[in-house]
Amino acid sequence: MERAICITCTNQNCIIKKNSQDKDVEQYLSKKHTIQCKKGQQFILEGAPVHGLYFVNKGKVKVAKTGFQGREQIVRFAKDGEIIGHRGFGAGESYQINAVALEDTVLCNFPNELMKDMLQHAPNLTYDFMMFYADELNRSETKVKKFAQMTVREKVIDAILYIHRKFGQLDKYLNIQLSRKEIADFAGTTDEQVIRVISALKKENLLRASGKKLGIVDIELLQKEISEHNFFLDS
Amino acid sequence: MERAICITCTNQNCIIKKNSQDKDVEQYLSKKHTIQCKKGQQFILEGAPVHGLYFVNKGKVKVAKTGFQGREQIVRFAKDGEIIGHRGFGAGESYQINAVALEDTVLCNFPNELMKDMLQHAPNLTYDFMMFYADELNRSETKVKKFAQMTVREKVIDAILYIHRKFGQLDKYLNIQLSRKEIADFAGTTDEQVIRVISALKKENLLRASGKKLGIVDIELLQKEISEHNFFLDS
DNA sequence: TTAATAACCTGCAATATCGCAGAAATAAAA
DNA sequence: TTTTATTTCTGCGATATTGCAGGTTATTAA
Repeated sequence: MERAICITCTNQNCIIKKNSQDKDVEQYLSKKHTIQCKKGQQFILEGAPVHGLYFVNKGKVKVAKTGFQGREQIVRFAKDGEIIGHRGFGAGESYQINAVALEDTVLCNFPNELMKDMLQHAPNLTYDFMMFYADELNRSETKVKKFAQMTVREKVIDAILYIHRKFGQLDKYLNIQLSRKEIADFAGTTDEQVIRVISALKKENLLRASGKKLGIVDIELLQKEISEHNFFLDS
Repeated sequence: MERAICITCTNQNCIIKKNSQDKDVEQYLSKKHTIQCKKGQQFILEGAPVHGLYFVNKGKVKVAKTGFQGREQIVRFAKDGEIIGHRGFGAGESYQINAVALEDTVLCNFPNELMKDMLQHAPNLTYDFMMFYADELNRSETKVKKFAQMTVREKVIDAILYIHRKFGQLDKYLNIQLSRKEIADFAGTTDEQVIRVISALKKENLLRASGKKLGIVDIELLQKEISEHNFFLDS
């Protein structure tokens, strides 16, 4: 089992990596844990006591909240360099989210106490975290607005565009395989509705689909359709 | 026009007040501005360049995002001691929210540069801000889930319970006057729907209403009705 | 390759939500 | 107090969304 090392890591968007030259941060980096995660494995349980913050070293993850009657709301997806586990520090709290690997994934885990020590001694790191949370808050509040005001079709288009921005396209198809159910859990509707919208978009030549694979054909037209909801920010 | 002074301020929940003994913070406090705001006045314009962070010294405020066809999504309400203006620092950004005083309100404004200076020199303050944003993010993500999964009736009840938690009740009525439209803009539905739900709740003896005034009669029953959606956190 | 499983698709009926329009009640202004 | 304006309320039809059920296709395991 290989260890992920921050100094040689290539995730330039990672907050830890960005601060890894900082002497106040450097000394702690050897104390983090590396975790290998198989596809489908849940590594954060909702309601369990926090055991720190996770970073995706390599892989893809969905972060969700479980609602009424087991219904899932996917809150975000995460890829290389991104943070998972809001409030994964501080004292005596429990996770408000669950997290599942969407493919074989390598995680960096910074336990509670380690996070606390780092944040106390590295103000620049704390500042970066603060900015990260402020940004995410902005996105989340925009998403609240979208959920209140968008139609199902618009929400599905918005979700697909988000997935495209996050994971990109490889060989004409989105660089991640999600079920219609997962898209529905992210878009805030049902799998049947997602299926209907995707079918329609295929007929309109805006999407292509072959089995589970999904690709965007005409991104401008898709963007245009939801542009009224999207003045400044994506979520 | 009176100036609000942090040292003598009684808002114990205010992040600035909490850190006002800190020598790294103290020196900056005299540089903040005090702003008087009439009821109904909009003091943050969506899309305008940021001119810092606001704190409610005394009063009540609604924070919203404007969506498609001018439809409003109220994101939060704020009272004495609370922060308004996410990302009201950093460089070259614009506000993603608008803010309106719900009654005559006194605001403390910490301009951009002042915020930047304070945060750079007071790590404890930055830490408190980080925690605030992390908490708010949690709340906002819970709200996304609720919007995706709750019925209109549940969303209205949830909104009224939030308003009750935030502003309390005075003499059997909520200590704030909101129109049905404003409740709708917060709950994520229309004013007609809010009116219908409130009418029903009156008949069921869960609420009382006299004109615009609204009061909770049976909080336990209301809480029970949405309890499945509310495992750990309010939003 | 074949069998078994899971995911996807579609029609349809039930339900929920919305928005108009007009009446009633309340609040604000003269 | 009277008038005016705003807000609240209600019925109703239009529309959007949902969830079931049954069939099809694709993926996975044997």
